[in-house]
Amino acid sequence: MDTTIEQVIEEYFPQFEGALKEEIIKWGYLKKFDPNVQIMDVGQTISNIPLIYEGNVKIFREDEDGNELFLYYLESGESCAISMVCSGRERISKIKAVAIETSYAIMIPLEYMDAWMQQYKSWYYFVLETYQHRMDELLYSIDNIAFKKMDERLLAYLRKNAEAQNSWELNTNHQTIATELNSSREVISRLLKKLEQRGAIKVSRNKITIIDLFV
Amino acid sequence: MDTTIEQVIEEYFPQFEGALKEEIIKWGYLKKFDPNVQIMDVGQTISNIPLIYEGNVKIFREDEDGNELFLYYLESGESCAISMVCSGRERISKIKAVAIETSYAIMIPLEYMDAWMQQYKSWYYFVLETYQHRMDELLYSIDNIAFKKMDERLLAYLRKNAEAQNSWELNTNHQTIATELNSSREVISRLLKKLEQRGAIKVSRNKITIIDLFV
DNA sequence: GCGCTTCTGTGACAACTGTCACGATCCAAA
DNA sequence: TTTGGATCGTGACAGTTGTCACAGAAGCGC
Repeated sequence: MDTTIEQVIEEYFPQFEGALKEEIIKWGYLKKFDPNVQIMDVGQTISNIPLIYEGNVKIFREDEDGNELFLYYLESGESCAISMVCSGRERISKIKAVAIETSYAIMIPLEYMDAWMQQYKSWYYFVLETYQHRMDELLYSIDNIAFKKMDERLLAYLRKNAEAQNSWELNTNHQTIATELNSSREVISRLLKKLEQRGAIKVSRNKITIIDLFV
Repeated sequence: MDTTIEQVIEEYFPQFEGALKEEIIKWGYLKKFDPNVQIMDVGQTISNIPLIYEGNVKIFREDEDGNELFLYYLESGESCAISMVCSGRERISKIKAVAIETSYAIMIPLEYMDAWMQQYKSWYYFVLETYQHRMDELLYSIDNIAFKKMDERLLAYLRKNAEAQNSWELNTNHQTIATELNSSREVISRLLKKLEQRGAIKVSRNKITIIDLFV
């Protein structure tokens, strides 16, 4: 990684006003996350907010028993409102974040978040938009788990992942999908088989190829 | 309702700074909601943000097919972050809000929200705290519907409602609970019966009396 | 190729939930 | 008191999902 923080801000966050850019350059730093590295864990104390500028990060909710639920992707130019919210009083993360490909972020120390909100309109807008976007995603997740059956949830999952990875080939296995949907491998295998019979996807070992999800 | 908006702000929002109070007095107005009145509906355009200062308001998520899901209560001194978030771009509500008892709110025209955020620190803190609180509630809801079975969800529901109404007697019927948990009356009836046999509650017509939810 | 691990397929079964049908009970209005 | 609507109880059944057991298939290192 030989890019500088200045370049990154210029390229990925051009909307930030000049003085804010300087502050970020002053206090922030770049960080690289290798694939499958856990960026943040439930219960972990947060001291830096990551602004993802390259790569792909998956956000999960997890309960005490280790059950897991995929919530949404963070993509380039996004940040995680939940981690910001967590920041408020107790700086405890309520979510788990995992890089699914090599990802890069600007790390911003928590203590500046607050002051910048008041000082820089562009930061204020960025944070509020992030909140809005994330709240929407949460509501969408709630719709899925509350109102949909597993087959529809699986479809939505495949769609989301294909979009985020920008590819019709998903390199994953049934167990992973099952975990992320808080289901079981056998159920997912059965449903995938049904989808294949309908001609929506093609299932191979460690790979699912999407043909047409609207069949 | 013979209280003035000045009195309401003084009593329920004392944390607001003087200039902000004056702005609210200038642009806001008081509104009364009778029990069971729908304050806000999915898809409805929002032009005012309600700050509830008395009463009790239930927030629901609803899908296209009319399926419903209870999310959380808004209580005195609270506002609804989701409606604020909705306000952002498209001013379309993504939730349904219903007064379950006579409730009173200060209505704030949307157009001032933004400016006040920058101008008044106390408003900024209020809004951010609201966001945080709501995000937490959403995550809690997700935990319940994703990881818990109906019996545990029912318990959580009873607990939440007892707390919000500050009473061990819930005046409701099985159908209502079923709808709000997106289940069916028969299922709820069966589970309530089980809880009664365990000695956790007492079930009567249109009334559930909580004895000990931790039995 | 051989052996090992990982991944997938499948049948049997149980638990939970949703649906239908019907009857019983309660309450209020006529 | 009678009637009708709302509420609740319950048994039967089906669909979905979760669990267990085990077999087969694919990939990988030796």
